[in-house]
Amino acid sequence: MSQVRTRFAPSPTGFLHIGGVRTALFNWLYARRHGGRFILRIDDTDQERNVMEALQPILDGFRWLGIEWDEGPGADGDYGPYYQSERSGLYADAVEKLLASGHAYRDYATAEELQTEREAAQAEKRRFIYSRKFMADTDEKRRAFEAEGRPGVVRLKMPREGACRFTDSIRGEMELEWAREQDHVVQRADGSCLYNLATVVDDHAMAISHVIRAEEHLSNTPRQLFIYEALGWEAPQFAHLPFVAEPGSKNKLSKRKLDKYMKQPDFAKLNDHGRKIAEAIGIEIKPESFNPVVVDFYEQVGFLPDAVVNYLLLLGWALDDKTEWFTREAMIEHFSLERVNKAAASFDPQKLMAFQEHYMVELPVEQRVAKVMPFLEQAGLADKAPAAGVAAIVEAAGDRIKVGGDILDFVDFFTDDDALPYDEKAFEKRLRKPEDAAELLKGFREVLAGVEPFETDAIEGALKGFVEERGIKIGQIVHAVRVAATGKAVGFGLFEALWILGRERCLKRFDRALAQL
RNA sequence: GUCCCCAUCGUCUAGUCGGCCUAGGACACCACCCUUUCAAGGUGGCGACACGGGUUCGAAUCCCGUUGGGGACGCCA
Repeated sequence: MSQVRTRFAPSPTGFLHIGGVRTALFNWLYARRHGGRFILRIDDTDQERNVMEALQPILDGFRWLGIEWDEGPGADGDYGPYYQSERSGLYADAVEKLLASGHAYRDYATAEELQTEREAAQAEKRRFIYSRKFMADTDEKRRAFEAEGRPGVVRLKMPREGACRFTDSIRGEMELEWAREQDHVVQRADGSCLYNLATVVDDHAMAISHVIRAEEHLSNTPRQLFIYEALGWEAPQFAHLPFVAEPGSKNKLSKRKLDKYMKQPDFAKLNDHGRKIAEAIGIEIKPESFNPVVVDFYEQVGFLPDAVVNYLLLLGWALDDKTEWFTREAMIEHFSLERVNKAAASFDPQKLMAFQEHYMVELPVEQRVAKVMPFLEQAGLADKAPAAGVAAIVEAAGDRIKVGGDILDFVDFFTDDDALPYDEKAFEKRLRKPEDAAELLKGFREVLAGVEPFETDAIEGALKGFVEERGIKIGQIVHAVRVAATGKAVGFGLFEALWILGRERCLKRFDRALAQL
């Protein structure tokens, strides 16, 4: 077989859907696996206004994920242009050929007439197949219809008996009856062409060898195969991927059903996690473009592309019974269409987060710091890091920082000592309520003032000594100290926290808390 | 409604031509341990072959049916 060429053909809608990414990923992987090329073609036949504006987020999404295209926008190849809006001449030529060979005909039925037929079919409970009543198969008829001022479209003259057979790489042998096929319109009265014609023309012209696409296109295949044959072209190998389903259900995942997903606990949790981060750094939150169905969401809150891609790879595909961590190289080496599952797989936000956590924890500190810095910058805190540095915080926080934006859970280390906000409940419970809290905190303040060196171990030793000397339990002081130092009831290791803040700032914060008791 | 597709734990899946499956792994969940909080970690646990018929010495695996779920039925892509 000649070179493998796969493609993904998004229409410029303004955002990249998580299910679309998976389809693109599988196409990309298949091309890479077989030393072929991956093409990005823009399906903008539907006269859009701001194509570039609506396309940018999609291109950015792919770039972020590292799914690079060999030909397409910004990557010229021998098969351009890669925008369908610039290829209309090709479609018109194909229509002429179809007409000339009798595989298509001009039709002059109006929308109302079609509707009447459709309703009649429905009333008789039979499948609606156009009667070809306004088919102009001779020049006379054509002139007559046009004299009436009817608009003319071009329809495919589909076979009405027999079956269309083809082999699907995922589903095996397929056999669909021609009789259920409509005489699909391929060209509108204004000369513009429709999807089914355009894809076939482009896939052929771009020498696409494997069409790997979502299951919803399965029913488009016969009509496309008809066009290939009519034009005397060799058809590509087809592979229909099951779609990605909603969390906890088998319905197709759709960006239009966000309201419903928000009621799904796992989805809502991920969404809230992202929203919290977005609010903290002032990203504009538009639910339709900032939510877990849209890839941009993951980039915005600081996910790792490798984690997202690895998760998506396993959504409908598996190598064996245990391998789950794949480097790009490993996925390219092992990917195969044969191992794609036939049933729809539902999107699981919790598992995606588990993958993210794994990848994040594996990263060396410097890289985690790099991942976190943009968020500190956007929050205006980058230059307010304590002396110990951001790396110390990142290290101490460990797996509490799951996505880049989680650094914002630790802003207390960046805020001015006299502006530290207190968690009211914690302040009440740990400092105001216990009778001895103030006295103990005062006592420990003095101990802390003299700790040498001011490091984690020494601080721990000092506190343990203090506890022993006073004959109290460690729990009686630790919480008060934490709230006084960080304003919060929870956080990472207390001794690390004190060390990171440094002696001066700890004392200042203690004094401020004491003053408010 | 018509046509098509699909069917293993809550979820993602392994189960390649039927025996090694009293069905394996991961996520989630539960319990205990660890522990200055929250996480993490450790140990253990819960948990599935949709159902009914065949075929066979033997079926999660093959065949038929039922049920359930989903998709497509556009002058959208």
